[in-house]
Amino acid sequence: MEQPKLTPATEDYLKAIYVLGEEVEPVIAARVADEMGVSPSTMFSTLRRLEREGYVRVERRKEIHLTGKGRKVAEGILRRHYLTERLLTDLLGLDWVKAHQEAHRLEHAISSEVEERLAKLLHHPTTCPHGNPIPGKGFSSRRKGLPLDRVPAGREVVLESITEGGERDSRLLGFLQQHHLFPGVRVQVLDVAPSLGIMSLKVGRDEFSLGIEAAKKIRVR
Amino acid sequence: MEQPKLTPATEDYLKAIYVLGEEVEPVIAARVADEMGVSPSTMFSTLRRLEREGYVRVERRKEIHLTGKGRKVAEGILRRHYLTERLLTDLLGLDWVKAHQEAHRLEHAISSEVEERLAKLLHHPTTCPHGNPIPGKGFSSRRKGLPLDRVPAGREVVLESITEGGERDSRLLGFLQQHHLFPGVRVQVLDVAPSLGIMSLKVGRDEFSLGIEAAKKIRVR
DNA sequence: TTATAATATTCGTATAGACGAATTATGAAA
DNA sequence: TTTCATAATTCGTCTATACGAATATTATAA
Repeated sequence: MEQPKLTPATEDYLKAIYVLGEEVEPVIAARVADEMGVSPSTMFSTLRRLEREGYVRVERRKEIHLTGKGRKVAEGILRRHYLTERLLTDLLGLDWVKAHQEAHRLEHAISSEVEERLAKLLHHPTTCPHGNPIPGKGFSSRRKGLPLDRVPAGREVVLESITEGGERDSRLLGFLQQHHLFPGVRVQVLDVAPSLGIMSLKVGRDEFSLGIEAAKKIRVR
Repeated sequence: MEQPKLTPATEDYLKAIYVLGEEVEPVIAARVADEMGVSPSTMFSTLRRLEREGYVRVERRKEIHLTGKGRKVAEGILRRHYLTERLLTDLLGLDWVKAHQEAHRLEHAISSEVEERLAKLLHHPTTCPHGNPIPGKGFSSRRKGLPLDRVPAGREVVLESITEGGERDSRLLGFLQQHHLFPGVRVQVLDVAPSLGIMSLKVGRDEFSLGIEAAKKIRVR
């Protein structure tokens, strides 16, 4: 029943393809290579392997699509990743940034039994510490909040989540931590200056600027 | 300061050499190969690599010795292994057998920070669920109990630990679990028949036989 | 001491995963 | 349509980790 044995690298590629697919369409090899930080040639041969083993299909125009098998793997890994993050923050007291990094290694070593027990121990959380919904049997609706960069000046919103893409940027994560920009926190958009690529925010009495590009990775309600 | 990056396989070899060294002297390549379940040729090239990278020395008579660097790695892994086992049994409720197997994968993904926080969360345990002392700064005295096979008939003893060698044998672990042979449990040695390679034990009102070879992997007080 | 069993060593091979350099497509803009 | 930037592809190379088969080297026992 179980797949033979997936290597951590393979799992990471599938996860990257999955996550990219949620954010930008279409997913092409060059994008995945950027995400994974590998050379085009590595990407190419890996992609061929993934296709040979039935995890992805490469369609006309080089669009990469996960097969059912591939999607299952990716969702499993993402679920383990998020559950592990919760373990690390809620029980072990790690901060946001480290939780993400550590979870990235641990997620590959967690069996489905441990995954289940972890979910139980943590009272079946529905989101990761960064606010992203944890995939599971309930198959979360995945309706996403509004990207912060689309909020007009003067509006006040509540931070919902940092997208997976944002999670991978530990400098951004560190910055957000510093300014107490956590899920659930109220944020005032003071000013938006697309020409400068910057927007001004206020959290509590802390005012600061954030790049528009970074703001795209933050979802609000 | 940190070693460049050890692969899981490398860590496993060093751990195996360390554990074997605690049990039988001298440690030779063929023993380690058995332990790791690899072919002689694989063992040979791996050993050369470990030597080249300064983790082991191969002395006259082909005896394998860990260097300080190698020992440090091995003890670190063993510590993480045991702490992970405790997490799995105490917090996640896994049984003995599974805890060992799962920990075997997880131990390679745990950073020193998580290791520390784990120890704290678990109230700095001194032994693993199988009774083996957890290596740490306190550098446990490592005075081992008596192997069960050396206990004369008629004596009653208290189970102290299942050695690392025993832990790796999941059939033995399963058998012990079935007969409630856990650390701290009182065991009566009814009979010892070395010629048959068997000894008879009694735990509570449960009487059963155990192979002498298996008994060697159990320590008592 | 010699035969045998256990070990170690060498050699050829394989796969996953990575690189860089060079080349060939291909799609979008001029 | 031609050009140019972006992608994709091929090729040669590398390391870690594995195998098996064959050969050499030791050790141990008769």
